[in-house]
Amino acid sequence: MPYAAAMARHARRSEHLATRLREALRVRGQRWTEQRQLIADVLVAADGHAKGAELVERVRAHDPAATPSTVYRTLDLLEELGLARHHHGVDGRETYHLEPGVEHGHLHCRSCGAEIELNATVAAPILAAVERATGFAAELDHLSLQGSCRACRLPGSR
Amino acid sequence: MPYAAAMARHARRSEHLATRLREALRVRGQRWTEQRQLIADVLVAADGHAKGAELVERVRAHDPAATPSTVYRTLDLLEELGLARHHHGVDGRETYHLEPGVEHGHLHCRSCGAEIELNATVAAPILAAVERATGFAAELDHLSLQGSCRACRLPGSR
DNA sequence: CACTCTATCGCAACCTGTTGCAATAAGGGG
DNA sequence: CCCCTTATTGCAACAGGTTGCGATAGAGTG
Repeated sequence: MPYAAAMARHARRSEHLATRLREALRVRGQRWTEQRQLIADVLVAADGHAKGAELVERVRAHDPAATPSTVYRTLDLLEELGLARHHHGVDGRETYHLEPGVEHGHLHCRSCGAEIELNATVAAPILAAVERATGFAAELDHLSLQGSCRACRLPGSR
Repeated sequence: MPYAAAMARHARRSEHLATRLREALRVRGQRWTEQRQLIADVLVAADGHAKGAELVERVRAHDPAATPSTVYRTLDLLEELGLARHHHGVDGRETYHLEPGVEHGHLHCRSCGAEIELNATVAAPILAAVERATGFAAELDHLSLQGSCRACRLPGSR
């Protein structure tokens, strides 16, 4: 029963994040609020990626009083606390994801528009090449490339 | 006299671009207008990079009648014609540069904020690693990384 | 529980870009 | 040189985010 399992894991993640969040806030003398919890939960529920605007919309679905400024400020906060990350998509818009998730890069194909995720194993030789070539220790999460994917360059296509 | 030399090269580039622009537009049945020329010239004058908003401002300094929509539409057009390119900076805002310039990637250091350019030679092994790892033919112009530069990771710092 | 300090919230205005639409004007044809 | 087609422009409204500010409300203290 993969669904029930997924639900259970989801509940655990949410609980875990709630604890982490309260703790991190208390340590920094910042305040725990229902809204912050809600926003964090929405991010958990998004499980993976979500555009900034989508998160705003979903948060407002649960709490219509929430404003975009609050949502974005909270997302920034979650990022400062190391619980979330964001990067900019090809169109320059923000995409957020939970930090404890698997770090990954993105490849965007200009011909077919596909977004391909790049996990740490696959990316390792790339980051190593960056280091060798430049001395720069790059972060996988911010590795974002455009080009043509293998499928679009194969003779068989078209 | 490096200054005079630079001016001369600049004038040549501008002239060259004017010709290319008129020609490309005519071929596609599109129209040459003073505004388009002005916008292209401003981009030449920016020589290298310029944020979208900066370009709008500079264009309006020469022609107050120009509106942001026209400027951005023209920049898109220049890009379609292969005369310019844009990518999104760390903050998600647009940066444009002339296409005939040297293709290059960007490295952004999170600690010192430095923007480092990456030329084709240095980047070659990186792109090769991407290809080997993923089969993806990446474009150097869209290679944009964040991380820590060598200086920020050296023991001697601080 | 009441009080205080100040972090957080909602609001309104602003910034960077984008889009639909009606008015304008480029530029090829007669 | 004038006409006609339609590409281009300006305008106004919108979308995604950000920011300053006064009002609200956590949460530690007495």
